[in-house]
Amino acid sequence: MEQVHQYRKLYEVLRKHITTGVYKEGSLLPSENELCATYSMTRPTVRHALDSLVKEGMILKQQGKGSIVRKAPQNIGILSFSGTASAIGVRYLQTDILQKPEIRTWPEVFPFELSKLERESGCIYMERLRFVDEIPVFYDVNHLPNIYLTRITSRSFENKSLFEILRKHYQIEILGGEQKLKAIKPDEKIRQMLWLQPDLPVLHIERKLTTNKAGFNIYSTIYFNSEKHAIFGSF
Amino acid sequence: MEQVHQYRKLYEVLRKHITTGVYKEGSLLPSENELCATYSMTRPTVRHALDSLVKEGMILKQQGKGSIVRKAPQNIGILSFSGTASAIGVRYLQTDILQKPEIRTWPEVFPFELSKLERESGCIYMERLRFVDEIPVFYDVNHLPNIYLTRITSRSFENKSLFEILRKHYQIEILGGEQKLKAIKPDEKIRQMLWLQPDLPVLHIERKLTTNKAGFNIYSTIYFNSEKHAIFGSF
DNA sequence: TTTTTTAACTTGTATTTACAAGTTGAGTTG
DNA sequence: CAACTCAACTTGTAAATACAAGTTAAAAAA
Repeated sequence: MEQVHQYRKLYEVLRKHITTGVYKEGSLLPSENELCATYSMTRPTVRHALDSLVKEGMILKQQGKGSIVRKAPQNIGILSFSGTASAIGVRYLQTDILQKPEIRTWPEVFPFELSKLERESGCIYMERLRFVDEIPVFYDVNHLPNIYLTRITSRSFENKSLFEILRKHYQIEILGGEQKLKAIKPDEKIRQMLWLQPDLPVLHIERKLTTNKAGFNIYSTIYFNSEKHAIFGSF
Repeated sequence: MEQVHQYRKLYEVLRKHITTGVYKEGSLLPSENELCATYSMTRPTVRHALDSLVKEGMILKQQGKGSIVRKAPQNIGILSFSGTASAIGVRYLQTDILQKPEIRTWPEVFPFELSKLERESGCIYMERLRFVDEIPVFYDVNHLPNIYLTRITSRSFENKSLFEILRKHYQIEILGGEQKLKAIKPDEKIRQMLWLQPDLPVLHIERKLTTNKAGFNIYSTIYFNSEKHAIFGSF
């Protein structure tokens, strides 16, 4: 029995209202007491929900004033895009699936330590190439453990966020994670993939995302062309 | 009057005990109820303190089991505001002050937008070079607004964390921030500074840290030699 | 009119109490 | 002896309440 918690419900509602523009960027959310009254909750519960939004960077809180709606990053609290010239709307972001999700065995050498459950169940592998303004900037290789994800290999991923699909269809939520960043000289394959000039370095990211499903982590290796764009993160 | 909050006190104590090895990595912290009894607090307060430690990645919590002390990340943590020095063993990190704090005017072009107050008060400039295992890894250029910081230009910074000094002497705490990351080819100056082989790229970070003092932000530009180490962040 | 004070908000911290849910190991049962 | 049950832990969620502290704007005073 999956009980839906109250603070979780409020969190979802507010999140949706922020992303759909009911509460506009820069404006104030209803006060905690108002939210209490509206949703019939007590303040600790409301605050718990707001804390989650703060953690994700959806809102900023200021004592004595209120909760300010922030520009919502596409991926919660992780790393989102920002152009050097101007902010990039999600509209200009396009995704190509180079390798549809398929079941494989885990690689021999892997940058993160795997649990027994993960190693035993095998992994789902997929590759994506992402474009900003028709130019490839983002090449990522993803490994997910082959649990919970029934029929994922037959799903269409075109222009859909992986996280969105995991959340909607499998109730998997990203709780947090860790990542290692480096500047490296790309090999020939990466260079061609990202249309890189010779000698241009790339940003290399290895990350592990933990989820609400115990033992289910998402592992990604990312190559990022940082010539015209930068990786942007807020915390 | 600066009141020290209870949850903050417990947080500091536990943090120190973890970093100094009183609680060893992989072991369990005392249970929440034990902490309540030991420090004469109620559970919400204890949980507030533990939440801060979870946020920093110092501990992991598991329902039904307890709070597990996490292994301190091997790599240099910078994405989390817990501090650049705290993540890696402090023993191996050494700091050279290349440019002692001095009062300047703000640069003409600046990667972040400045408030009127910041621009009017001028800035304090300093440069540091940081070593891991006797090898330069980190070159950073810092701009702080010239407010609140009386006599900072005459302070000794050798081997002391900038954040530590700001916290201890000026009651300034880092609340959060944002940063832009790129992989770049270093210029000659940076290359010599970080003992870089020709053609080796560096990680370039521009970041703005916000503090508890309104209108007081810390701006840093960082060049990082990612040949042997990686920037590490957890969230 | 301008300045100051105050009152009415806001979020932040803290206590107390209660029950739900996951984990573990000792004890019971087969 | 092995498998199961259950009690005694643990953390997670939630309520109701109180006061502290920061912000804002209206009211009062100069």
